[in-house]
Amino acid sequence: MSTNAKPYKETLNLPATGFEMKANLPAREPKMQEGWREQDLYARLREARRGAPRRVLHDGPPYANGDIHMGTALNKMLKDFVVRSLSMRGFDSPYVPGWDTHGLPIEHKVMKDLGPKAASLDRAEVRELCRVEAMKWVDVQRAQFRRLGVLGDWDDPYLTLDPRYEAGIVDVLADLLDAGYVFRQLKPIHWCTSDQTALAEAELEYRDETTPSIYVNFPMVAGVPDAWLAAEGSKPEEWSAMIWTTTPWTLPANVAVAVHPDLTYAGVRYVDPETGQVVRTILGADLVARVMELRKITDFAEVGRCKGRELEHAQYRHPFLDRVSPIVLANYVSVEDGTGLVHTAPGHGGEDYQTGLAYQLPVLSPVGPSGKFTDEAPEWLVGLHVFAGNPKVVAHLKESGHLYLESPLSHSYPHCWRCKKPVIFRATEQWFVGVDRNDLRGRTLEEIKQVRWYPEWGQARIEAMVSLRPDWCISRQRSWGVPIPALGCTACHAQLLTAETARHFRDLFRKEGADAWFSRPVEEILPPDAKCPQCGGTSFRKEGDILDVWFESGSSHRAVLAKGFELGFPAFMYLEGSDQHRGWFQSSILTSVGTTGKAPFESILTHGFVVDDKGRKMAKSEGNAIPAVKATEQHGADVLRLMVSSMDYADDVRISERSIKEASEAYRKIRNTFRYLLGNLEDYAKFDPSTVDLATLHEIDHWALGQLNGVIRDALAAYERFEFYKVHQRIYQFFSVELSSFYLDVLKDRLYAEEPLGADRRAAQFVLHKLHDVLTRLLAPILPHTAEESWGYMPHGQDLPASVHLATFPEPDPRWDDAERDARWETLREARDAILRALEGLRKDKTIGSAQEASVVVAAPAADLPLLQADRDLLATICLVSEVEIREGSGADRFQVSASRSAHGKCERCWNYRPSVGRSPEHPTLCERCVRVVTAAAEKGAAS
RNA sequence: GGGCGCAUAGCUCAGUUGGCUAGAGCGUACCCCUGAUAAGGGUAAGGUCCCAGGUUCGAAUCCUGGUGCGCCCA
Repeated sequence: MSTNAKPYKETLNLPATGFEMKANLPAREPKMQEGWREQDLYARLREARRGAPRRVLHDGPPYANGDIHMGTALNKMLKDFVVRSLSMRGFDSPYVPGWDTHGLPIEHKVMKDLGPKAASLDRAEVRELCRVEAMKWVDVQRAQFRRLGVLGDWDDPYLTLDPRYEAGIVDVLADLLDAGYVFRQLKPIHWCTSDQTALAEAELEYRDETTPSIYVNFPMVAGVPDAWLAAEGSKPEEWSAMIWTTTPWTLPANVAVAVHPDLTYAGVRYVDPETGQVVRTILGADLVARVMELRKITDFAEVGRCKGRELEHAQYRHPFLDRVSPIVLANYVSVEDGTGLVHTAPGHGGEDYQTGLAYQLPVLSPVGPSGKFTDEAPEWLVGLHVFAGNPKVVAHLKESGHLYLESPLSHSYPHCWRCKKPVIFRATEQWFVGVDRNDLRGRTLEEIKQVRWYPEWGQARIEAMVSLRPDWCISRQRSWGVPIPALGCTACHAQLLTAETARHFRDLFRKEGADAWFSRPVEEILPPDAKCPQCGGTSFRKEGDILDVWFESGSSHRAVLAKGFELGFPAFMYLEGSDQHRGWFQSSILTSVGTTGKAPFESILTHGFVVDDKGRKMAKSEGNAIPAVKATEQHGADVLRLMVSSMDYADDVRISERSIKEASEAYRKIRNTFRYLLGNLEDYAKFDPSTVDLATLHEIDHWALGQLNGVIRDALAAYERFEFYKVHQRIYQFFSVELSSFYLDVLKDRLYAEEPLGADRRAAQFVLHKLHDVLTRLLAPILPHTAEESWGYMPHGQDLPASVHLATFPEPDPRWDDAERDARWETLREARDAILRALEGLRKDKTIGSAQEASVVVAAPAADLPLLQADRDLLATICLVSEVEIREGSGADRFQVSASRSAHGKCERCWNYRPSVGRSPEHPTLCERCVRVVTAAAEKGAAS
């Protein structure tokens, strides 16, 4: 060890920066976010982009209940990537976040918390509690979204409970009424006859219940296959169709029997063991034996078979009503149990209702709110509760000879979550938007084609859904929402709901909120000159239905885009999970086409779902969910954002502790590279980059800037296509491969050992500065906190915005493009790879440690010799070896490398092995270059 | 059960109109450096391209049928 080792080290320009290696994001990010709020970054960005072409990403409102989860976080991060990258591309891209604040889950939560007290509150009081509950979660989620670094107008978001928004919803409804889309029709819903209230699926509890299970022969009228008739010499009237049901009370509402088109059915003749009569009936072929066995009938025979579709439109007579009904086809029919023929009552079942729509069957529901048969039912049932009606119906069928068998059956049956009693399906009048009125469906499909879909298959998906969707039921029998402002005539029970009356209430809601509907007496809020369209009466009551929440959020193009927030209609983009093809995308485009004729969005971007590392869905109940809030607090938003940016969101996104850990490692690499850049730029700030003479740049500097051009081009192209994972991949690999392991490594000698103000070092710094500037900008949408931090250290002085988020993306500088140079560097790097491989051999046998200790001889084919010989010293530089010798030679590989320990001495200052070491009497342990640098520094020191 | 997707190294992704021993980065193992240091560098090992048929001189790529997973319906 030389005694003056220390002094020489002090003559080096080692990196120094306040940009810490340890990110400590959990502490640093909130502080930075506070700073952005203080300086109102969002407003300043709006100001900076004023007048620029506008591109609005319209936020789909998340539901305001509970903490955000990884899926919502993913969605918001992607939105933020889009909005920020649009801004940096120079667009004016405001982002107004919103919340979906009405709806069942909130109401359900409130009712549950209330418990028995719920019954004593009126709807206005319940609504107030719901409002408090919703706003609580709006505040919670707002803080959580902000914590993720999402930039937007968080102080003035849109809320579906806002009177302005509520007015927008009713405005849309009014326009749809105007155009004749809205009508009223019966539809079955879950109904609790004890609480006399409608129930949603979420309010049902399934438990076993024992009900009568009955097999009934419905007498045929027509449509029995001819072959069967011929074989038996029988008439259609001598045949039956056997159905099976566990709800005998619904038989009065029977209007069809459903069979599966592809199942095989059999015509069966058997002798009834009790009556001795011959019976001919239709059964699912696979079920014949099982059904006969139920009554131990052995005397039966198959007459013939047919497919279910051959029975379509056959006719039967109702077993106790004077009614002839058809056999219809339905795909849900199975041979799991029963007879393969399904009793169909559209007024009492969901599937039945769908089938009813397809065949235009009447919806019968002769049951009142208390569960008692109305006078539309047969007189022997009128006034009875439906469950009491069960045995009556069974007895009646038995008497009339239609009953094949009755036996009790225990099966899963829905019960009311509140009173725990079994519920029924009961049809009530509901409001609908007719999808085929005025060809809304066809026009929507046309508009879908005008939209740009990312990924493209989104179009096919929504087209399939829109093509097949039924009319839209917009009624909900709840309290927490925007009322359908329909008035019921107290004289004749007709409904008054027109575009004019709706607009009256729109204006009322805008002033007082939808609460007015619930809290004010009907006389006070009646439209002027309200008159019953049917009887001319002027006495009304407020009807109770509220609008489907999908109608609410689907009206945001009116409440937020067109009015209220003046973002502009249509929006540039909607961005949501792929489930929204059925949800928000569809409710939005339907209401928009219905009211304006146009889609509310120019493009749709969908992302997949968050799944675990095995590709399984994330669910709290599965125990594989990564809590988004906790993960952010633990690892930092930028790490999560980096993780999200690395994956192709078009498919499902796999998130696990491991993927977060991998993102953390990638983050460290990026951060440390920035730290290196900044560490070597510390003294650069004092100089104006424009004073650097570009002629002083080394060839490798040209090469690096050329590579950077490639990164800029690729990253910008990927941003334009919203392919953030390509941005990530490209930039990250550049950091890792071109910079960290090559260019920055090679640059160390120049940066550390050359004269601090000399042209060589300045040239290197010029490039570092450029790299830093470009990469900070390119990463800003993905890593807003880290980019901002890095930006703050940027050596600059002139006309750069204080925040990177006000800046725009860099552009490639064609001065550094040179394909011929790049080709030459391909060769040099290939030679370098060969050399590095050879050095590994020397390390194995401990001949050398660092590359600097080695000398290499490269044998190359004649064609490569001119290049290699000309760049011999450059090759040594980029391999960090003592020296390189070039020879002609050939072998299996392009370059044959032999390496040995350098014969030269080690420079104590720069640690290179150089022939010049020892030549200077003043500095016998230094190489020529270091002698020059040290001497110059000493002279400068003496002079100053 | 139906509609729409996805499936290439442990992970994240490339693989252009079918044509090289299927690539990259990360991670891993081993090694080096100790002047980016709770950093940095190097080398290497990793793949029945989900499976099975088919078309073709030739298939990760095209066709058919499966399997698994996701979303939406039923």
